[in-house]
Amino acid sequence: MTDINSLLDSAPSPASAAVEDAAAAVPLVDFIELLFFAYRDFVGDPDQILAPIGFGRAHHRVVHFVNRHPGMRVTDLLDILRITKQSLGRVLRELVDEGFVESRAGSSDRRQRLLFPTAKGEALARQFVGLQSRRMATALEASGPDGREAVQRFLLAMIDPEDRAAVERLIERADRAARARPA
Amino acid sequence: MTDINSLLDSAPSPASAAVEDAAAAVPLVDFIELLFFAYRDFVGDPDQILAPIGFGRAHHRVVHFVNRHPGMRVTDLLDILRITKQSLGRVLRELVDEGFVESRAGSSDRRQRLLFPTAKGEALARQFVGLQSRRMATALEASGPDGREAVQRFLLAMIDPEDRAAVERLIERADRAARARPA
DNA sequence: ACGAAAAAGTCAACATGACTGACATAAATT
DNA sequence: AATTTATGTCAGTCATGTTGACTTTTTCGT
Repeated sequence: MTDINSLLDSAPSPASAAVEDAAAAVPLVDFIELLFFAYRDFVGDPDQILAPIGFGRAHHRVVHFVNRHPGMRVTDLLDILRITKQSLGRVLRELVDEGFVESRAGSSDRRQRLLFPTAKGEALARQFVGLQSRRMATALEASGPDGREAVQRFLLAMIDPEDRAAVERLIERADRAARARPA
Repeated sequence: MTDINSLLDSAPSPASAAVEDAAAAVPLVDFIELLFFAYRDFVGDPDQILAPIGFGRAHHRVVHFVNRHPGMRVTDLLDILRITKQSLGRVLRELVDEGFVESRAGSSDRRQRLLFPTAKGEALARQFVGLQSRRMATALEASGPDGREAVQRFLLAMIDPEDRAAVERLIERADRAARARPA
């Protein structure tokens, strides 16, 4: 699978003070680059699905979060995606026009437009999650026995401290709602 | 109001979502979203540095990889970034014009333009790596005792299998060259 | 009841970073 | 000598983001 070994074949031993620890820790910059490449392939998954239907990654994000939080407000979506409403507006209009997302006025507050996935939207979201889950499941297995927990702590700690709690709440709420909603 | 009873039975959905592990405490979709939020903040770091000097994220990527692989060819950079030469061309020209990157003709093959960071470019790259390393170091600590190894295996396994070896080679080569090149 | 504020939508202009296609030049390879 | 490779460039387009200004509808506070 990996072939660091073949690299060492042609590797002249680091000459001078190739210094201190030959069993050196993996430099942080390696992790930076691994994350770069990992994320590139991770977000590349949905492209295969998106291209044929003329959508882009912005559509993916919207469909995903609307599906995860049925009935969410436009403002909530803006907070999650951190884009302007003008940017969101375009993408959302296309998704509504093509029948992937539905927007209904809120019952308690009628200024609100609550966003719901249609059956078509749900199916699309399932495709996205299916693809990315496959990759994620494989990678978590590869991470080792306690890898799941370690990776979870890692990812959470990569998030800005001031946003961490909000993200945890968001995810927890979506999971709880999904469990309460029979498939 | 919440239905506590349904909390434990995570009903395995129909055959399509077979990827999900019903016994897992944390659904895979949670990891998908954690990675989304983690990466968003991770790439947000360089923005603070980039905005004042009128550069974007494309400049960040180019400066980073040219700094990591001094003397790399334009083609190598295109392979890493997976963009077209027209896209790269604009960004590279700006970086050369403003003195962050230097391009010299190859000595053995004079068609090649080998890319080197200038002192200015090195300094900028160090800023990027510094910021992102800080976040990464904190997150790796938070991942636990054996977290580093687990995260490394995880990130590598997230990369498309057919690219994994190439990425490992790339990173290993950069590290080796850096060790042989004392600051 | 009235005015401020909030939620959403829209128009217009613009920036960034990607893309395709066509073409040019120099140098290496066959 | 012909072809291929490495690079660069012109021209046009697309996707996705941005600011700023303004409107409509509805709720909320005084």
